[in-house]
Parts: sequence; C-alpha cells; structure tokens
Amino acid sequence: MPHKNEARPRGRPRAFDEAAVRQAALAAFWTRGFSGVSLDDLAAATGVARPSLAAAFGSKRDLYLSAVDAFLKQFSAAAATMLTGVKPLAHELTAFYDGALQLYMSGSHGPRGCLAICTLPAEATNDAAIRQVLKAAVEATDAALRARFELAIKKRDLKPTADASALGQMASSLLFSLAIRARAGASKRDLKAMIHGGVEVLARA
Amino acid sequence: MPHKNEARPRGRPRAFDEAAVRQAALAAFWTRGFSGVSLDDLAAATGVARPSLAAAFGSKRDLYLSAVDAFLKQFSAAAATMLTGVKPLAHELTAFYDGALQLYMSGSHGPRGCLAICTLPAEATNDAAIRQVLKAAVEATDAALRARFELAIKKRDLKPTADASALGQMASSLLFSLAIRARAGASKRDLKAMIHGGVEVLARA
DNA sequence: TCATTTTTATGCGGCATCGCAAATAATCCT
DNA sequence: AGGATTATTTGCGATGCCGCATAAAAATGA
Repeated sequence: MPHKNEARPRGRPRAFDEAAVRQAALAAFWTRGFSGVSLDDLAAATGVARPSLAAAFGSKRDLYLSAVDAFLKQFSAAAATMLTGVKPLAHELTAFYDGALQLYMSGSHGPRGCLAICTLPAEATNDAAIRQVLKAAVEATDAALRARFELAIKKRDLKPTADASALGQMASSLLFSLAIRARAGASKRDLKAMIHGGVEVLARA
Repeated sequence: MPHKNEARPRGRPRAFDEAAVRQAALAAFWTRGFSGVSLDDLAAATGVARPSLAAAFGSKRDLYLSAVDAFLKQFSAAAATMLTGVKPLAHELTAFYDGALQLYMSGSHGPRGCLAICTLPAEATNDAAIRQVLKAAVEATDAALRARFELAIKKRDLKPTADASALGQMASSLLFSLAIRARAGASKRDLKAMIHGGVEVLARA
C-alpha cells in the first residue's frame, strides 16, 4: 500500500467518539449543572469508564468547559445565520428568539433553558476560568446583537440617534431572560408573547 | 407568680439565633450555590452542628429554600420603596437598578449577583419546588415593574399605547442580566452605563 | 430536689466520590 | 512474529458526605 490516507496515532485506538462523548456530557451538565454531576454520572451517561474520561478530557471541570465551549460555538453559529440583515430587523430578531426558544424548550425531561446562562453563574464565584467563560459569552452575545442594531441604524430602520450598544445589551438581556424563564417552567405561549412584546420595544427604539 | 410574660417553650433553649443562622447559610449558598455547599460546610459557616441544623431547618434543601425566601422578601421590600411613583419613571428605575447593583456587587470574596437568579436555575430542572420558587420570583418581579409602568401610563409619562406588560418583562430582564453580569465580573462602571442605556430604552417607549 | 422536655455534642456506619495504580487488550512498527 | 505504544478495565484506598443513635447539658414543673 503506497500511503496511508491519514496519520493514525501509534497505540490502541479510541473506542469512543470524542465529540459524541462530549455531547453526552453536555446533556448531563445541562440538566443537572456542574456541581450536580459526578464523574460516575458522566461515566454512566457517556458509557466511558472514569479513567478513560480523565485521560481524554482531564478533570470534570475541563470536560465541563469543553462542553460549554461546544455549546456556545453551536449557538453562535446558528445565531449568525439569523442576524444577516437580509430581512427586516423585527423579523430577524423574532426568528432569532424563536430559534433560541426552541433550543431552550428542548429536552426529554422538561425544558432546560441555556446551558451557559443557567449553569455557569452558580459556579462563577468559585472558579475564575468559569467566570471568564461566562463573561466572554455575555459579551459575545452583546456584540452580535449590537452589530445587528448598528446595521439597522445604517439602513435607516432605526433612528440615527438610537444607541446600538444599549439596544444590544437589552436584546441580550431578553435572551438570557428567556433562558431562565424556560427553565423555570414558563409556557411556550407566554414566552412567545414575551418575544413579541420585547421585539416591539427593541425594534421601535 | 400570676403569669409569665411570655410562653417559654418547655426544654432547653436554642443556643443560636435562627435568623442569624439563616443569614449565614444564605451567604454560603450565595457564593457556592446549592449543590456546591455540603451540610458540613453549613455547619462550619453557621457554627451550628449538623444535627441541630437538621432539627431546626430540616434538610439542606429546606434550609436553602428558607434562605432564598428570606432573600426575596428583603429584596422585594427594598424594591417597593423605590417604585412608589413619587418621582419620575426614569429616576425611580435608575434608583431601583442602582440599589440592586449595590447588592449584586457586594461580597467580601467578589461580586455575587443575585442569589435567586444565579443559583436557582442550576437546580430548577431537578427539583419541582425550586423550579416553582424561581418561577414565582420572576413573576413577582414582572408584576412589580409592570405596575410601575402602568402607573407611568396613567400619569402620562408614557404613551397610552405603551405595553406595560412587555415593558415590565423587559425591565425584569434587565435586572436579571445585571445579576448575571455582576457575577461574571463585569465592572461597576460598565453596569452603570448599561443601567443608563437600559432606562433610556424603557422610559422612552 | 428530681423527673421531664428539648437542645446540643459526639461519634459511628454506610455510601458516594475521586485519584491512582496494575493488569489486560488492541494497534502500529520493524 | 514480537516489541512498543496507547486505551481500556478493574479495583483499591483515602476522603467527603450524610443519616442516625446515643449521651450530655440546660431549661421547666412539681
């Protein structure tokens, strides 16, 4: 055989798919939070024994941070496709929040809200790295929404005097609030109404 | 002796002040969350041995719920004094958020945000009672702020077409967002600016 | 003074949790 | 085929955590 199509590592290969294990761990952290999940729980949820988990991901905290990172990447990628400026501001915001709500209401054992907003804060005072991840996530959300408001101002969908930064933070706040309310058990109907009312406030400023 | 000035219970009296112990437990839960605190932690933080704690408060969960209840009572009492309608809407909202921010930034080991918003969500998926407390806290905040917006409409500080319910929810969302951001390590200066921008949006709708 | 009542203090036993180490298995390289 | 390398499996030991039981202490009531 002339060549190997890919450089395979030296020893025994992994018996599990790292991304799949990360997603399974993500699901566990999403419902029970960081402190609410033990390594045994993770081993049971992923089907991978503790020592293998430790070898692949490091500590429980490392795996949690890895799962949160994956979650945030997925979310911001989805968000970017919603806030392109192709459609009117109010329309895109509604689609953005509706998409988020669908994610927040998902979960076979009841709505889970947002992994980041609903589980990071509890740990943020103990762990500087977790606190920093939360801060970065908040600021990234602010920035993505602020950019959309700046675009709206440029396109004359909003008054030139509108404060894109403040609107971006308010729009972020609405998103976080939806996450918390979904997890608190609010009905989809109420949250849809809240989205409608909130977009009215934001898109007519 | 004709009468006792107060019916003292029969046996050995409590060696600790129940309210003080509750406040000490509150502080522990505030920084480390529900799952992040053990009964031994609570015994150490309060200076009361585990069996006495259990006899007085029940389970760890009961003590947590008791602490959250006390926290919410204090908060809503303080909030009520800020939203009387005596001063202009924007002024009262700013004072309300400034007061909340002062609470959220307090703590000898760094800002802690809001006990309810930052620690209840992590547990809300596991425990129906905790989920209900979170839901009730959110709705109470909505109602208090909505009432202030309704008053503003009645006093012609807002257009009669303004949606007091939506504004109340947006104002709640700003509050929750401040709580999370404070815990995430945002600077007081940034949060003050966010309050200013948010009040502009809310009080000119 | 002595019995009764309630709280406090101490400690035991079981279980969960976690880090680590040794043995086994699967693959690559020569 | 056999050695080298990495993963997996299994299990041990230390510690944390919690429920409970027992004994001591502090008050009341007769």
